[in-house]
Amino acid sequence: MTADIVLPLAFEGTLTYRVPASVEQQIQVGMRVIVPIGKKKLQTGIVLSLQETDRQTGFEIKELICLLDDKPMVLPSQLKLWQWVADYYMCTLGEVMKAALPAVLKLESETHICLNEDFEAEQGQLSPTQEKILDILNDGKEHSISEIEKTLSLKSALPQLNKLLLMGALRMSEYVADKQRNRFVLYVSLTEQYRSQNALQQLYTQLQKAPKQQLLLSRYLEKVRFGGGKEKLLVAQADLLQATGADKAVLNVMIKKGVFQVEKQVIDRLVITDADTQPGNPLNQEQAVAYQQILEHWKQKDIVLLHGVTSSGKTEVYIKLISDALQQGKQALFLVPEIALTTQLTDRLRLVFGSRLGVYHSRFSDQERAEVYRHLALDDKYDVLIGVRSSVLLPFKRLGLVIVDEEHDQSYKQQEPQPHYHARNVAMMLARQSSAKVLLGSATPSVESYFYAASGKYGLVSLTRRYKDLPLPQVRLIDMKLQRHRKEVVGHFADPSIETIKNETEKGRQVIVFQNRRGYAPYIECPDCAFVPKCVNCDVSLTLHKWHRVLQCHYCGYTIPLPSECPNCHSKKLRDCGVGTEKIEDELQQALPSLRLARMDLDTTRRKSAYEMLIQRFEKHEVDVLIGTQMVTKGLHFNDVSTVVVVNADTQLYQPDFRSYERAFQMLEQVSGRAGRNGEGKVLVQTSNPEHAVFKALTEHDYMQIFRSQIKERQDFKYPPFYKLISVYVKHKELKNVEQLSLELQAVLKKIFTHRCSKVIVPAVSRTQNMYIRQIMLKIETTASFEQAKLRLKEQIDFFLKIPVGKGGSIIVDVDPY
DNA sequence: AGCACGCCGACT
DNA sequence: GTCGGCGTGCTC
Repeated sequence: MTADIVLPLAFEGTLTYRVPASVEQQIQVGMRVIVPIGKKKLQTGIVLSLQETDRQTGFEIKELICLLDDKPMVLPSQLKLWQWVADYYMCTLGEVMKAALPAVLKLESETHICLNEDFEAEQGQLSPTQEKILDILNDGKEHSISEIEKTLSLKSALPQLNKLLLMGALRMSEYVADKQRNRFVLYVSLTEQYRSQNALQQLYTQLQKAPKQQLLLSRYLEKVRFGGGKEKLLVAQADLLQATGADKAVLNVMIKKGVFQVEKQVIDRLVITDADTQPGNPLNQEQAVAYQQILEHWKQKDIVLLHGVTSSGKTEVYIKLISDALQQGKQALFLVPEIALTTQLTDRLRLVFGSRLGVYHSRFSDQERAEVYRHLALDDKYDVLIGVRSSVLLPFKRLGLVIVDEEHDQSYKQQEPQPHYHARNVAMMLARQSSAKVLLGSATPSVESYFYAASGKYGLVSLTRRYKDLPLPQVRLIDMKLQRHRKEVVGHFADPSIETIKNETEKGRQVIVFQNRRGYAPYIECPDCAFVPKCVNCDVSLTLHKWHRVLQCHYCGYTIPLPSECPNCHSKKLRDCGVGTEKIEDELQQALPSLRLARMDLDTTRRKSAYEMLIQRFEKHEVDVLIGTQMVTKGLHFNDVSTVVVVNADTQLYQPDFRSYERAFQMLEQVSGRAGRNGEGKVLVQTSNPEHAVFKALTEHDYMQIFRSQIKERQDFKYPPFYKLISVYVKHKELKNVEQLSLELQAVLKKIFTHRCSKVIVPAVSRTQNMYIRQIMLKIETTASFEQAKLRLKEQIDFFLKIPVGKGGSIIVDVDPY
């Protein structure tokens, strides 16, 4: 018997392994196996198919090592979806597998080395490096290769190690360590001999002279409610120590005396109690109508778009629909954007669904994600899953409903590593394969989705009124050109903005200040010679982070200390240009020193706890003004925020992207929605172009204005939803090569695709991580075969990567770029 | 993705 | 002359 195995590597197709007779009975499609790959490595793979009679491959087939599961971890339906993703987004199954499985479930072997005791080196046989390696190994313990490379700061220790191995100086072993670590809790209990009233009484008297031990004993007795049945009388050690305020030494003494014993118990990391669950809130009239309309549409169509203004209570409608699905014994998947998965939203769902709710998010540890994955694969725990992009690739056995909240959000499209998939689109395919229904929700739908809804391909349902009939926040445009001309500005704030912040906070209201750029300033410049420090790896200026006194590249992370003088002309007058959240914080604090400010951006929320703390502090009014990037625009609901200030609304408008106006509107409308959830809200938008159409639509909260103008442009300039786009990126270390390779590829693609192929484009950031980049864009009309187009493109790419110009370069395809 | 193999410059 | 850098191609 042989098995075709998917490996989490970037190569096409599968590898075939022989199935040992001993596991022929147990092995199933979708199980994880350990296989040998290359000369020594062991890897985790997924069984894609099994052949009763050995497949003829023309290779020498290796035998797989072992099974990792007794039930499939990847469902057949999931494999089908993965394959679809690989085909549609032009990547390999292995890349999809990499994206779908938490790292803990993808075990890999590590090479360990240890000294061979019998080895005696001859005089002068060893090089200095080899001597040093043996020195490290002299402790008789096993070491990993990376350990040795680190201690000796070697780039690669492998050649030396191989030589030593050949001499017989060391032994190498390859093994897979189970990365799944169970979480334990230590429990304390009385030993057998003290489990009678009598013995305890005696013990208590004996401890008269040891008050700390006595206290510990009585607290323990309180906790177990001694005297009941024959339960094991367990008390969590942490609880007990906390209750007594004693340190561990006291307990240790009592363990030594044989009074207490301690045992370990494996616990689930994700324990939730169902004590406080309560049904969802009853729907108000408008919500109820929307709910009925959705059900009506679902009779005809699988996909419905719910267009509901911010705070119209979309969540309540979602909860009702999810409850319905559960009642039919189905599961529901609730997709949310990357940074919107706040505790606020999960808490709301938790209240209704309790332990039936699973959460899948990149802020969770890999261990936790692996646990969620396992529970889903075995279908022994969750009926609802709330998660980000990658949760569309999880194992669902009885999916009945997929909700894509804030469906327009960019974070649904994976940018950096392949697969460049769009979770909204994958969700639709997932739903189709499971015969599930889809609900897209947004206050500012993507132009594509709204177009499909308006044209009848999707159902369309609207919620036009805010919850509790609150008015939509009032948007006031502040003309910064005028303000600056009249010198009525403080730094980057217009006087009216400062005034409003002052007044509102004095009334006990809170304010959000939005500036979509982190750091202190986007760049620094020398006024004498116009020198701007740039990243050495990327074609971008370095962002100033004043607090840490560094300049940092936001593309590759390259960081240098803040120079005190111009590296070019040694002028001391370096100045910062532009503005980020840090500077805004500085300026506002200077203008209004008594305000309590907090900043929320990537730099202040690296850790999950920091993020949650910030939100809590703001909720508890320990902070008056929250300054933030995009992060503050999504999914957060604060009742006492009366005002939102947008520091510079123009930056969004002039991105070189056909979606820039749409995005600007979406972002501004979303951030406006943060204001006035408990009364009248105000939004102050500082702009130098107050007459711009995006701001007119924003002032009127009129999505349709943007939609109408954008859909026309999409049609006129051949963009989605009328044309499908494929971006082809050519990367190379050498400028010359990238230019030649992109030109030659473009020439061939032009011949095949004619007017559908663009010229070679030099991207705005034309070099990142030391690679020069060029771009070619294909626009395929929706009437043509997209599959055919991709096939032809694939042929050419494969060809170009093999011929000399393509050597050392890479060609990356992004289907439906976003 | 690793890792081996092979080619080429730097230094004992 | 060897050591170690990096570019290229393969993994059943």
